[in-house]
Amino acid sequence: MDFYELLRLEGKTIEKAKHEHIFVQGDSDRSFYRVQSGLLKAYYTSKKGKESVKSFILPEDTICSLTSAYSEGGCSFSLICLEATILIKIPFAKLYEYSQKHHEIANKIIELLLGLAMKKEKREFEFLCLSAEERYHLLVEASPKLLETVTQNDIARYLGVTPVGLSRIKNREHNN
Amino acid sequence: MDFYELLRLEGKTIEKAKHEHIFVQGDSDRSFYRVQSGLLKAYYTSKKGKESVKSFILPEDTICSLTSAYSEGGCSFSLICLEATILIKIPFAKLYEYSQKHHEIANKIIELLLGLAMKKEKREFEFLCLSAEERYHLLVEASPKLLETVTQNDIARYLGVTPVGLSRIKNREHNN
DNA sequence: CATCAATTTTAACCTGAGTTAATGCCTGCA
DNA sequence: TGCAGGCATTAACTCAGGTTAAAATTGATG
Repeated sequence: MDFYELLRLEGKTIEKAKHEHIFVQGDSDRSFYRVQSGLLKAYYTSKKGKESVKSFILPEDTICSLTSAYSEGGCSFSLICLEATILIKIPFAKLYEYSQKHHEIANKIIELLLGLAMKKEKREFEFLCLSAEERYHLLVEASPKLLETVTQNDIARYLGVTPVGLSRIKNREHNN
Repeated sequence: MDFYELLRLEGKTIEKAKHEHIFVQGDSDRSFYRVQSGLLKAYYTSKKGKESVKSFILPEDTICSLTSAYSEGGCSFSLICLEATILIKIPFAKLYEYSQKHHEIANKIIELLLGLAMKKEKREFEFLCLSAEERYHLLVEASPKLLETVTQNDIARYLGVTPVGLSRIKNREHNN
């Protein structure tokens, strides 16, 4: 029993249009998603309405709210489509259940979680050790495609600065 | 075969004095550690010598450099004892190997990785959405013990500000 | 107990980024 | 084709936090 078989067997294909939400901060959503095609944005909304972008999710990526799926609380962030998107949806509990019986599934989950943990550690490093400007340069190096697809606003809120701030950073570039 | 049996069977107990390193940024260390007693600090050192604290590691916590143990690169951070510390050390590959054969081990690893991923997501949220002052307040709420044990310097570098900056934050508190 | 080193606080000055607001630019849609 | 709404840039002002340096406090050790 391989992971993709499991998705085929127990998963449900979902199609969403641009601007549609998969879930909203505070919702309960115990599903695990795999992106087949499209582009999504995971983002936090503060009490004062300030938006911060947690991540962009690309084809072949997987995503779920761990606080909702695993800790059984509400989702700590919202998930929205920036493009028309096709996903496979499967209950997180189903994954967990299969991981008990099938080594191959357990191993795939370990691999996914290792990837997630490393990605988050990298982001922790960037916020802890780098300036907004350095974070921007790394993003330009690592994901030039994303910069073309996504608005400046969303890039800024992903880097932890305001759109005005990012505009200044780019401008500083230009003059050197 | 339970996780702690495995540690007993294949692990090696290590005692370290205050100020001793377990590993240094750039080292290769493919081990996985569990803290039995003591206190450690994981930290990054920048090219210009600036230190940033990634995390504090307490008894019952586990720690390893994923980039070294899993991706087989050099450690991206250093690990040092802030107190005399006793750890159990086991090759990461051994854990991986046992996880292939023993469901209970695989499940424990999944549980540990879920915990790690959630901890890192929480920290990502704090850097992305909160000010240094708000991060400090959360830390005071969540870990008052730590504030008594660890120097202001290290707390500051954990919060992503300079010691001078943290002193001001505390002072601001005091006058309100 | 005295002293030296490390930690913490305070002060003065500087800088990067937030805020607000005005302007110009696209793009989608009626 | 023309308009409305979102996006990006620019400018003026403010402020949190960085930097440097000096003073005050604490701690560790001979």
